[in-house]
Amino acid sequence: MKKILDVISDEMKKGFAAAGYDEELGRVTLSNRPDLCEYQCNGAMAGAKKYKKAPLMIASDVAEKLQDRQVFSEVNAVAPGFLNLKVSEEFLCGYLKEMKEAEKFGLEKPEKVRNIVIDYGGPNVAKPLHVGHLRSAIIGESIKRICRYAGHHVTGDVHLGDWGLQMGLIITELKKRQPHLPYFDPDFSGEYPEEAPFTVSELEEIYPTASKKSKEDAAYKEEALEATLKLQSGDRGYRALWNHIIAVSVADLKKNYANLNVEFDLWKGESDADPIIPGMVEDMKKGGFAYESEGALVVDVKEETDTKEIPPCIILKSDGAALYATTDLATIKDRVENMHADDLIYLTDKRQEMHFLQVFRTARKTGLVGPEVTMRHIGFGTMNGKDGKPFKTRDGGVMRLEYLIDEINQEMYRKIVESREVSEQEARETAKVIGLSAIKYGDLSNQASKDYIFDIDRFTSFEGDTGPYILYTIVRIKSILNKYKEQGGCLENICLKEAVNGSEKALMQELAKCNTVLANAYEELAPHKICAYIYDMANAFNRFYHETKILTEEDAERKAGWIALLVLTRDVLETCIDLLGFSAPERM
RNA sequence: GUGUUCGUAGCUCAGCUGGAUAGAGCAACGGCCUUCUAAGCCGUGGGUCGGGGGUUCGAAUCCCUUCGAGCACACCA
Repeated sequence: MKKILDVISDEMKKGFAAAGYDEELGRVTLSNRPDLCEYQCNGAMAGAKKYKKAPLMIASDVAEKLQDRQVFSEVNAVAPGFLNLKVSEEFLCGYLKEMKEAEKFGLEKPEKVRNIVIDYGGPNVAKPLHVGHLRSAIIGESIKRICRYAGHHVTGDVHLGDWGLQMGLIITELKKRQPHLPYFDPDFSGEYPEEAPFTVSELEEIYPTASKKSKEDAAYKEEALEATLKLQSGDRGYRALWNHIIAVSVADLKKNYANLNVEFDLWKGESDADPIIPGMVEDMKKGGFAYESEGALVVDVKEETDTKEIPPCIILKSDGAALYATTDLATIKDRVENMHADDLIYLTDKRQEMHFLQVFRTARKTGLVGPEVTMRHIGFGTMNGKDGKPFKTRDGGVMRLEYLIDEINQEMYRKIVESREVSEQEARETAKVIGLSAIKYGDLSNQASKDYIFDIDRFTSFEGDTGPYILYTIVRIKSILNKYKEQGGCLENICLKEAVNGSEKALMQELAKCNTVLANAYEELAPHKICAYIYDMANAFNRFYHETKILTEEDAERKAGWIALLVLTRDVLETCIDLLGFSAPERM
């Protein structure tokens, strides 16, 4: 289904053509002066030079040709040459009816379905999630949903950090603590126990301890490096132990991500790329791309047009070990060859921009990916505290995600019981739902690439441009619809009617933007555009709500028309928040 | 040093493929609940869009320059 601006532009173009001007001048945009008109066209001013004619005269010519068009209720040519437009209620209502019937509110299917792999989350095994993991999860999840809604085939991969020195450290520390375990007995040939010899909480304590020791004690570090090597070269006992670490950790991670309503399709990790590395490196050497420089194996990635020095991409360290870029490249190879991905999207902190620039260029240069494959890195900004510095706990430590969520939920709970009479259980559940909207909307409503200030007080506020405000609006609508049903009304087979007042028309115009906004959010991978849209929509609805008494309306058809409008508003809002990764309660 | 991102109301942010009087929210002040959830709605005040130059009929938006801040710059991830 065409976007409403395109439909209107087409009419305008006909006007330009009929008046003898280039129809390309007829592009219509939303008005930036809502007090004067709903839409505007600035083409007359752009065409003034070409036709050597005063813009106002061109605009007048066009306006004259458009007087009897059914789409417009008003076409005015005003100085210095704007064409001010209002659409007819009939046209708007017709457009919405079509949208209501259409799939996905008229969002067009893609010409070609892309196979998209989104790499987000990126937690490390055996380390608890902290606030630094929040943005990747929230933004990645939303982008995944937006791409999927746009009609593409999308796979979300958590891409665990499960392979480096950290694993060696944990194993070393475990060996110190429980040397008798069969995993450390080279002569052991039986079945290893099914139960892991540690719990998540122990695991979470072991890593920082080991990390600290390795920094202070060179021998300890040496041991950890050896353990890493032993693990990576496939030692049976170490592998078995490593599997326990992964299993225990992943179970915990899944629980935590589930609390955030974040769901991954794949739980692959850096270790999965490991077997691919030797062959890939060999190919790069054979292809003449990789060469030795200062002891390391590198691939040059600088290009003529670079405005700065781009260092070569290091494939193997001088000691022969693989590193971050190597793993990522091998993963790309896997995704392209085995998953047939044609669009790779990465969500990490924007400080990794250089890394991805190098990796992407290397992947292209070495032929790992063909020209038809796109690779995008979405680098997001830092989540800062109120002081503008990276978010920390009160005592300066890293805030665990669980604690942050708890804090928000408690604050929400407090506010709910303060202003509403609800059962303890309902309050707790509602607090979780609203709390999640507060965190996610607070994050997503900012442009991803910018740093933002995480202000608990502001995000949990129920006022203004917040998640809770959006939810409140949806709940209001649901409440009216429920009452309508209690009165014996039916939500099916009711027909939208032409707007009878300004706030109703304004709401309809917001709704009509839906497919435009969703298409745009996909093209730009920009969840914040959806946030801005639903905020406008919520405002438009609340204005309409205050002006219109729906349930007491005597004209049954009129009333049904409004109910149909509410159903559509609710559906659009709920679809949008689902794309952002949260949901609305029934009551709040 | 080089590159890069950013600088918009007291605070937090939109707007940036050039268009009319630069928008929201918070905070401040003033109205609106016997009526569908007042977690709402309506209104008032608040700005040299960091500074300077340029392109243009027209600049927060494009170009140059300058000041200020963040970030990145080969064997960490």
